[in-house]
Amino acid sequence: MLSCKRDTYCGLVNETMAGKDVHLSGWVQRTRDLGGVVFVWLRDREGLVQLVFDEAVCSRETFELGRALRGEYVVTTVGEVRLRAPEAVNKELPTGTVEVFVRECELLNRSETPPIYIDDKVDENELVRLKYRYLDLRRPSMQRNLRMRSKLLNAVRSHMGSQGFSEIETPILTKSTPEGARDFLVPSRLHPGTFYALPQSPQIYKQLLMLAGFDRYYQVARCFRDEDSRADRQPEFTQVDVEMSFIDEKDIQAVIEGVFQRMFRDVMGIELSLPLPRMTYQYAMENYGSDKPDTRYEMKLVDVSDLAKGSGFPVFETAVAEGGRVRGINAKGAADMTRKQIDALVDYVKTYRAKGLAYVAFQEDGAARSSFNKFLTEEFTAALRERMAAAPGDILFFVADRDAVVLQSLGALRQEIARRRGIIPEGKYNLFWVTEFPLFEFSEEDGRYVAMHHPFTSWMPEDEQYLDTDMGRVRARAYDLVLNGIEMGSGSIRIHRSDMQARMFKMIGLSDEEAKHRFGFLLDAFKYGTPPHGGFAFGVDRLTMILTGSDSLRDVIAFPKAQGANCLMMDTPADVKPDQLELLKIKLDL
RNA sequence: GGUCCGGUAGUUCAGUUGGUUAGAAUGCCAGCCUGUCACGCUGGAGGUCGAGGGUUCGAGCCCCUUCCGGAUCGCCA
Repeated sequence: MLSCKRDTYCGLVNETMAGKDVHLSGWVQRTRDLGGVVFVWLRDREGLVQLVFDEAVCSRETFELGRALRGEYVVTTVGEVRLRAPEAVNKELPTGTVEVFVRECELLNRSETPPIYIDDKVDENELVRLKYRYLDLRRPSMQRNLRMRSKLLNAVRSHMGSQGFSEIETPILTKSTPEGARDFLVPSRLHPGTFYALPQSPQIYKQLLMLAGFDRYYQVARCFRDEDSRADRQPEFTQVDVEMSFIDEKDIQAVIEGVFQRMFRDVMGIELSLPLPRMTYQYAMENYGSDKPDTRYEMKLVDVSDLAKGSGFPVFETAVAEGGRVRGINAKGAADMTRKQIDALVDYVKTYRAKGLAYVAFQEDGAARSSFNKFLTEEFTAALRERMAAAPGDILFFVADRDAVVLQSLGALRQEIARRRGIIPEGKYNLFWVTEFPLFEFSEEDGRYVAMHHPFTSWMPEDEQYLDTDMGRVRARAYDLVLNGIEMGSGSIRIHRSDMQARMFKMIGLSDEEAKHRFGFLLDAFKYGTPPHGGFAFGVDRLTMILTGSDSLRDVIAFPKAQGANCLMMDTPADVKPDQLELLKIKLDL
């Protein structure tokens, strides 16, 4: 009887062990039974190694066991490491220069034929992968992703600790807040009819910790938002949440830059040069049509409203006359697009509420092909060509509309074209700050201004004059960190005076009564000597997603939710027993 | 709430204009094979074509409803 211990991992067996015995334990990946000799790939978290069952080395019983092994059987084995003959080396396998001649082997457990094959090469259906998540997690890429995630968190904790930050946990059972995302609610048994909410972020708690004098706080915090999922949005996610007192933007940004430098160094072996670049929100929007631009390629937006004005092209002229804008992008060398491909892009911008997409393609011979040929005078063509630095072989796309629509649709189109044409460089990490966000944004749905970031964000002192006259013009002391076109996190210098906070609540239409009901404790707290403070939070899942090159958060979260916020493995959410509801005094009305 | 893509063997997929008993690969089972490495060879089993309804002489295919997965717009302070 063998113990099930081991003295090395399968994936770590190497030439230096030749002639020595190793004790391995793991899962059977694949067997090749040649009759007189049986080859078995054994897998553990470090990788694969080839076992050899040969009656010249092991007993008949052990040999027969080798023949009987099947995929995902669990075995422990002792054998001698031998170098392979040069012609027998498997170059595809990291352990391909050696193999283990089994002397003893014990079957620890059988497995039914698994519904998915444990290999990165096969691309199984997401449904099957999520249902059998525990098997999916055995795949090398999932093992690698989750271990990289762990390394990232190690880097965070070690760095933040060295910088004098305390990790402090805050409640998961907390209070529902108006504004922002929908809360997940938890009914109270002891106080029927009332509810806890799961935190969307530890925002208020961390501000109270500043008030309490902790000065430098951080937390690896689980956050919850009851909103629809996306590839980069899960209902439950993890943030590294940071807050500091007696600081300004530069201080908190320096700390965050330090953590990112440390993470990139420890995990990727990449040295970030600091300080990180900065661009204003306005610059990002006007040049990239996004507040989280992907700067790994150019194709910037260009404003041609002034040229459009006297162009004679009614679509352009009307848009400008109605206070809108005409902007364009130059897809370099893409004039070879087919009509069908262009039509697909037209449909694409329409999902962003653009009414249409105009284009001018410059052929190699210099001739222009356009969706508005009729209005394309020589003069207009020349003006566009010059403004947009168009060369033969380029195609220009234009959207004319309300500026918000123009920016959003062209920003999205820019990304889509880059993806389709494959011009986004691999292995490049563009990390930078976007600053000077607006304090408010107009909500069409509510017909009023709402806080763009959150209502605890302070405004830039020089813009205070516009608070009562031009809310849209007020800039916040808020900043986002962007990596390769994805928002990594955001932060701000907070409001720390109760009069300012009360004013803020009023500005976003929160009545005194409501403000008192929801945030009375905060307004009270602010009366007792709150230090100036600010902070930041960044998403661990998204960062891991980018650094592992994954397309979805599901690939970097051990047990993620499906698009419907459900878990296919456990089948959650699920109903509960009637007496549980009774205890909570909850009656269902379905 | 909307739009789009998908659901056929354990798995990944094909399935023509609606026409006989729904195929392939892989996996699985059995046998043979002493250097394979996605081993090979021979044979075999395996299907509620997501579900329900409709049209039709006849539906995997057409229509309606619905469920499930994914992408996305809205939404996401």
